[in-house]
Amino acid sequence: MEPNDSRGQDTILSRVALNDNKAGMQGLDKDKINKIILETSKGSRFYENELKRERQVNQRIEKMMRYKAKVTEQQVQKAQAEVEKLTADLERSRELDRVIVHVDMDAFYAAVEMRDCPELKKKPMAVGSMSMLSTSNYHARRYGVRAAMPGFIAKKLCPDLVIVPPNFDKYRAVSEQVREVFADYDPQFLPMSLDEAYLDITEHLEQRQHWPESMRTHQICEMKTTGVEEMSELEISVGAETDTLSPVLFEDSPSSSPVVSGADVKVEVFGTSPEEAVREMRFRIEQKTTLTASAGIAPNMMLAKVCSDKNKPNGQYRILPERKAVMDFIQQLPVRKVSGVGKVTEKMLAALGIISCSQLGQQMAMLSLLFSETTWHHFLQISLGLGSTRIDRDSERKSMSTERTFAEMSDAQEQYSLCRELCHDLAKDLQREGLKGKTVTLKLKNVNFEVKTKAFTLQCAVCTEEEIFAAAKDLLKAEIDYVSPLPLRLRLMGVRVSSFISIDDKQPRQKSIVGFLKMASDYSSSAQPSKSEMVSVLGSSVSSTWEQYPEPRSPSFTGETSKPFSKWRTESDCASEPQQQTFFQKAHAKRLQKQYEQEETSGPYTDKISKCLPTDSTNNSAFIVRTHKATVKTDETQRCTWISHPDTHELAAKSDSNLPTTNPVSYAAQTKTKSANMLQCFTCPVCFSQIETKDLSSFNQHIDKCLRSELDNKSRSMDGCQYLCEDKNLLDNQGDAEKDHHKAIDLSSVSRKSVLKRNDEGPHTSSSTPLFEICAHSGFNTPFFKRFESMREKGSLVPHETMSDSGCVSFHQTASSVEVISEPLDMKVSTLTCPVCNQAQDTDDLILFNHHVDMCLNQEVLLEFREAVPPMAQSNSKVKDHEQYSTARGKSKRRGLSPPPPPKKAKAISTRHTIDKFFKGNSNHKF
DNA sequence: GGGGGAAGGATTC
DNA sequence: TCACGGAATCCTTCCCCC
Repeated sequence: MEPNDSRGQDTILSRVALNDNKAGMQGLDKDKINKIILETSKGSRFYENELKRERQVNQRIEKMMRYKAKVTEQQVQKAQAEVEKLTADLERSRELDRVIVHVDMDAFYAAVEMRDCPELKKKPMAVGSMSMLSTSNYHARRYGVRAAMPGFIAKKLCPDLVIVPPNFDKYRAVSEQVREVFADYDPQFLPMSLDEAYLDITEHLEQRQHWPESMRTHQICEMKTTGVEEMSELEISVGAETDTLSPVLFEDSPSSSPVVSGADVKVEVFGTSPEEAVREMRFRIEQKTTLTASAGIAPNMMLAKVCSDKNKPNGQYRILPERKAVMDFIQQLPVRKVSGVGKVTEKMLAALGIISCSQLGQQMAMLSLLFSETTWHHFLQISLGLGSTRIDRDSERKSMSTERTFAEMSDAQEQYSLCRELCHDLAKDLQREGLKGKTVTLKLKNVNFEVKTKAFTLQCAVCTEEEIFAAAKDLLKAEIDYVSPLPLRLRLMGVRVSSFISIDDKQPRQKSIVGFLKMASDYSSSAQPSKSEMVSVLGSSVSSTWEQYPEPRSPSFTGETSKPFSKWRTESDCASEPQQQTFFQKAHAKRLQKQYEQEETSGPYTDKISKCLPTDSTNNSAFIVRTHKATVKTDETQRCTWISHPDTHELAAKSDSNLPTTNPVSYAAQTKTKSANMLQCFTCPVCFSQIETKDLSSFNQHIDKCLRSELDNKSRSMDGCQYLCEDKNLLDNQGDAEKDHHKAIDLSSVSRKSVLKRNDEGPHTSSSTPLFEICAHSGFNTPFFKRFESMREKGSLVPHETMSDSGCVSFHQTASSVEVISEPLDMKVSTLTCPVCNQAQDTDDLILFNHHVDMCLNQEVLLEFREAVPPMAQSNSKVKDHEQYSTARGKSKRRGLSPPPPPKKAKAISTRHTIDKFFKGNSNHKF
């Protein structure tokens, strides 16, 4: 259907044309208004998108009509029987004894603004912006200006329109006043927004019957008496009322309270009926705020809501609690008036000849064949005038989100920046409400107004900026990659967190590392803990200094290699197959849990993620050094991690130029403090000799030297850089209780300086401060690690009692209390030997070298994989498990509407080399 | 086949 | 001149997994 033909225009009218389903908008010249709206909108991207959506609705209708044409009489009869049965059931359960009230403030935001700025009262005005109006006063409505209309179109309709920017603080304050009144009638009232609420006044009315008149008498604040004005039918039925104080918000509105004049004071006495109670409530609201409210009184929420609109503004309407009264009211009610029936549903029903609720009831059998069960059940309830008679006050929030609309944004870096900002804002909101959710959803709207949402469910609930951003940025990256090389042209971005965990899940039971390993053992031997158990187990108390974190990668790296331990895949594997969690997934879960615990005891995370430190170009993991601002109570547990090298930011910036990085909070100050010019004793983390110096650079030179030597050794001996390897011999030589500390070491661990600073201040305990934490996914047959082992066995190092929450093992020096000061190594290696192919690489460029290593490993793994898996099985679920990233991005359920997923990346990981395998493989070991 | 995740859409204020 | 929001919920459909 072409947009320019007359039919197309009629069609689009249902979407962009004036919706006069609002108080104060009857009797307008709709044709004229619609002509202006169409002329203003036509040709815009918004309009084009609306056309597209309209076509989709038309297709739905056509499909529905085709189906309807095929429905047989027999089907209808059968459906009719079902409808009648359900109708009888519903009738039996009909409740009429509750008195439900829906109160809605009249043009709330506009009314507040007019109250505070009386000159606006005589002008057409609206609250909002040129982009969007929140509401309008009744003058403006006469021009067709209404809520949810863009300001620029409103200006076309009414050039004199005054647009006032919203002031939500003010509205909240007024709303609070109104709610104080509500509470007197129903302490458990249900606010729906700042300006409306549901109340169940049944109990209030019972009590009210026994109230003396004095309790129902209210003094009238002298404000303005305008005399008797027009009255609605309702008010005539209620009794003569005099507008005594309406701030002339609605000059043609019905009047309100009757006045009983005393000698000096005017008072008003209200009766005991529901109408009187509600009138009193509205009276008190008006007295308190000088704003008017409208109300509906009915036996259920659905009807009360419709009723509150019946005599708007400044009026009320009651449906008596009798079946006949309800059915009489419903019969002529247009379906569109019912909350929940929007323009699409209205149009679909209209196509079936259904405009009123009585028609809805007449065609229920057919509707039951054309719509889903949920939908037609809802229709049936509407047609019977049924609704909820109990106000659900206990419903919990299910999601929290933040989104922003902006001028076109095509630059990826800007988009990542914005994404982080949104995550920051959302994290603050979540933490304010103490919420943590497992599903992160990214919402994008492109410049053509097409909306796309991408969601990912993590195994653990998250609430910090970093955690949310970690997921959101990957979702964003997937979209950017998908449209690449074209830019992703956005006009809106939003981030949502949902699937909140329950209170129970937030309170994990503590378990020791023994428990953890026992569980890992049990786990692998089929006894699966529940999710909450899993979270609990992973919540052991540890000190965290280093954390594995996915490095935001620059585009130049994206296609290089698959990244074996990206958080993305880690989490998705967790989510989909908890029983196959890798060690790192568990460790990550534990980290998140630990974070939460710290927040619980010490307030929110101070968000001091000092830096993502890319260690080298092949390593997909960056290290985040967290500093906790007084998050732990005792000295024993108070630990800080410092970055000792001032160049780390530059390094990070170079490696991570495409993405916004975390603000290096107070980094410089910390560095300076730690670099105080005093003689200190350092332990070389590589050769473990004691170096006494006050010059860190000389110490660093020493470490560099050691590391070069170490790396050279390692490159010859290790069987895979950051890829896992197992050393059964080593394991066999260890005591059972210590085996849990045998983690591998990775290239990144080696390629960093670790400065051990003696802490001579005050007493120390060996268990208080970690000397070293070796990141979990590393090889442990390296000389480097073995030296650790040796030191540990000698008693110089005491393994921390638990596995670190970052998936690291902490070591503590017994001789003195130390702090770990770590940084990535700015290594200068002249010649590097590939640990995979054992070929010397003619380069000292780590990026090139690491790229080569990745390529070698990919080839090896692919080779192994091909050998291990028959060709036909290579596309099975085992493969899919590693493709969560692609899955999340391309797993559109609406294949016809969504683009196909991007090509899947080659993997460079073999499940052979996982710690998880290690645990499983050693499940017979007695830990 | 049911449960649940993902994605899109409808609806409300 | 250009220019159509933000937050939340519920529903439907598709699809995967058990």
